[in-house]
Amino acid sequence: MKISPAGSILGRPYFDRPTVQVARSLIGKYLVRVIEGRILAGRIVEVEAYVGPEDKACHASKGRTQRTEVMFGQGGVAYVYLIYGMYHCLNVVTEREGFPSAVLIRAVELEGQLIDGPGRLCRALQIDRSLNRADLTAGESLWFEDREELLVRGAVGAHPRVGIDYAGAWAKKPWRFRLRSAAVSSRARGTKKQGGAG
DNA sequence: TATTTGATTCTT
DNA sequence: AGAATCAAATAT
Repeated sequence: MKISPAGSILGRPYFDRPTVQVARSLIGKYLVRVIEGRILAGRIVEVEAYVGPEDKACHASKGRTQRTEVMFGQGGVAYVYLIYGMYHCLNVVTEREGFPSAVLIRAVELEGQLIDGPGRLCRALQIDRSLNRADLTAGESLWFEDREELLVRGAVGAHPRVGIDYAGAWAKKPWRFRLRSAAVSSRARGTKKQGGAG
């Protein structure tokens, strides 16, 4: 069955930009997953940027290995890995080929519920390593959509990243972006049925 | 081959 | 504060 997106699918050029910029702009976009012909769309509310070989928190800072290989590739590709033996984390690769970087998707609003945490997110959307290296710009079973929701000014907060204390000075970089709750206009939320873009 | 670690989450 | 649980990285 043919599935048509409710917004425009983010393409390769979107991800072929500075990682922090991509991360910040992904807030308010939608992560769309197809499971057995049905669609689940989660509104992205928290992400983290992992930026290149110098960033000690970035897996790829240790060099090109079998696991990190995908981060060195072109943007718009999924990097999914198993963490702590139990949970999967979903990232989308950014920037040009040869520059290892990605954005970790940490939280979404899914059917009115906050799915908070990369592990829970992947569990809710049935994302595992079978999606590693998948092209997220092709509109197949997982992609990002722009539904032209407007965020109010100052809606996106920047904070230090989580769980990377080992990264020294890099742990302090404000590369986690999170939507401040209630910082979205009622129009953007669609609660007034005014039709998105305004 | 053996040991350690980790972009987490849940329980105690 | 600790367990669950394992692939990948590092040490040997």
